[in-house]
Amino acid sequence: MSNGISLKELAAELNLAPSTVSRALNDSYEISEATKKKVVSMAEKLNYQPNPFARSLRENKSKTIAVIIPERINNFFAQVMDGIEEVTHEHGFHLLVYSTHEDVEKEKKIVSLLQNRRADAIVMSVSSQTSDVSHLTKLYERELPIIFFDRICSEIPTTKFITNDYESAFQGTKHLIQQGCKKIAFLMLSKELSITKERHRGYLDALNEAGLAPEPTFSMHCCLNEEENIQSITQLLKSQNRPDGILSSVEKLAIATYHAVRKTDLRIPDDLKIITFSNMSSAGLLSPSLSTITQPALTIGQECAKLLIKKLTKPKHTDLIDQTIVIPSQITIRESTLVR
Amino acid sequence: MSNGISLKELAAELNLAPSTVSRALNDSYEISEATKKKVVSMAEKLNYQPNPFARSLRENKSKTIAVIIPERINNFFAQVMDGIEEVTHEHGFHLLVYSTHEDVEKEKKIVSLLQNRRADAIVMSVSSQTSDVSHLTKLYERELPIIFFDRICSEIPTTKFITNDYESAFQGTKHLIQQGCKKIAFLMLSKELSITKERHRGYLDALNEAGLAPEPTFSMHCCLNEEENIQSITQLLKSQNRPDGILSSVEKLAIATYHAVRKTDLRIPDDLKIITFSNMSSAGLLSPSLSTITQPALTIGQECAKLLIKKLTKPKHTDLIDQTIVIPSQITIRESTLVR
DNA sequence: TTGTAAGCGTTATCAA
DNA sequence: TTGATAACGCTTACAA
Repeated sequence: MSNGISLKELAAELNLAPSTVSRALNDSYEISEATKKKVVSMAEKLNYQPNPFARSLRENKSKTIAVIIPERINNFFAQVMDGIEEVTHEHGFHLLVYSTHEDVEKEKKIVSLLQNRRADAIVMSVSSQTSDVSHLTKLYERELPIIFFDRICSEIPTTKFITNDYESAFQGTKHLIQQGCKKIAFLMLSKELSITKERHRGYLDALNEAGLAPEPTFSMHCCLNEEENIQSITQLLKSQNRPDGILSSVEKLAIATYHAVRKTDLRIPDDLKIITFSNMSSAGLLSPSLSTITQPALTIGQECAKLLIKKLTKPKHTDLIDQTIVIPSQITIRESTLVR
Repeated sequence: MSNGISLKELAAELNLAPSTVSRALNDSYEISEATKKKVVSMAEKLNYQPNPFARSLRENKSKTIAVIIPERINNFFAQVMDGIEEVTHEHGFHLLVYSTHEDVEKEKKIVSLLQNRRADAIVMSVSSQTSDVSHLTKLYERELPIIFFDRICSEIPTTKFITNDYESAFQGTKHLIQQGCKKIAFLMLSKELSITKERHRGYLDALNEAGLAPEPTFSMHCCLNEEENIQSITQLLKSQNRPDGILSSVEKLAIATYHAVRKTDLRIPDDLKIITFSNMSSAGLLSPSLSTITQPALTIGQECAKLLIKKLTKPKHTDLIDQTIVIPSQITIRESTLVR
């Protein structure tokens, strides 16, 4: 009883062949309306639930999509997940979720776990430690549909969803310049990350356009340890030639900066202006409120899912061609970049 | 090629019977070391990956756990998930994740989807709309292991992990009283929620202990719409007989209060003090910084997972007896409840 | 120590 | 329109 009833048992109850019952439940044109009705009502009465594994085994697909993200405690990724879930659930898909915690080794392990087609497809954003991508290439060679979002992997020819990283960073930097900043620093997680590269490019180009010389030490690599980051940012802020503006390429480094500022005599925005890529909902409640570049997280998730569904539903029709789809971010100016 | 090699094919390659290969790969005592080595190395060479569905079908278990949470964009649930993932991954389990978005109908649908044993067990925190729990009872009757955390379902006799809701609310309220508050309001999501009931009890008892009469209109039910909540809290704050202290039973209502306060002439903590249950990492950076009751989210997740693993590994040994495990929260006092 | 065969619960092919 | 049978890929009695 604990395990429910099987198709065979249901068939026995109805004095029908299992194949007939199967077809009836799958609404096959071959079955008479009368039997269909009988079957369906008996199935409901006995609360018949098809065994998903038998079906997966037979049909060679699992109705499951795997999502790999670098971290869960991050509004951006949470919103993307919501978007993916919204669309995939409509189509009866389930979501296996994995977090790498920004650790390549964990990422490799997860990816290797997925080689057995437990999931029909993968949606992922790579860890900040990921530079060698052979584990991802292997998936692609196995013809496991995979698409990337945000932190993409350029070596793999598949669809990618990103925001306008270059443009947003350019605009963000330009905004700092317009607010009077002369010495602008760029905070980044890892130089390997696709988003780092693009955002850094935008930052550099905006400086150039304004005739500001990019100071090498102002392009600052941070690590995964928040305390260390606060330390090094504090040091940067206390240095002789300190920046008067910061473009942070990820939210957590802006937060670290807020903490760092409290270890100095500086005030935001008077002595230091800051704008960051972030989907934090409480950005407007911080002290001071934080200017942000907000990514279209929900849309990114929805679009990833839509594309995947299309691919999985009409296998030969749509290919996951090597195309990068850009959905623009939105800049919200708040106190942290005000002139006063 | 796209689908990998099967056990049968691997066996053929080795001139062995499939059963022998199966046993060798599962490190059975019956197989000689020599063949084991041969098999394992060939399996590696050909990158053999066992089909998880065949295995699940045969063994009647999926190595998968379903987690149902009310929302993803919430540090508490994200941290719980991290805890669950950490422990379950160690034991080779996969995680199916579902968000109800606080919607009972969605919760029912998800739960019904899980009746077919796609997952070996369920960990969940019920939606704030959940009052009728027949959909959950059905799961229990199907003998699908289920455990609850945070927002529990008292009707179902199984293990539950919660924090010391009553005690924390009591202490939080007492703290407000000690800081001079005389008219303390309590903000809650839904009165059906287990956490609401306990926290409200703690709040009331603390008032009583201090000889403060609980004002009925100060026990305020909020809804799921942030704008509406901001409106009604604003109204409360602008009323003749407004509260001078607030205990918020969930984070989002504290955030709504911060927004509401900005629509009034009041200042926190001078005119209104507030403390909330919250796992927000940036509570200390808000303006003013927010006093919080922080739940042991990671630990709750880990403990849920440990118990489940034990249950799934030694089925007859440990039972999911009706026991509620309490892990205490931690109160952090910040500016929002200061006297100045 | 290894091999043979049955069976898990479906669906698809072929036959009736 | 329905039924018998095989097959998906694996594990496990039972046999050798």
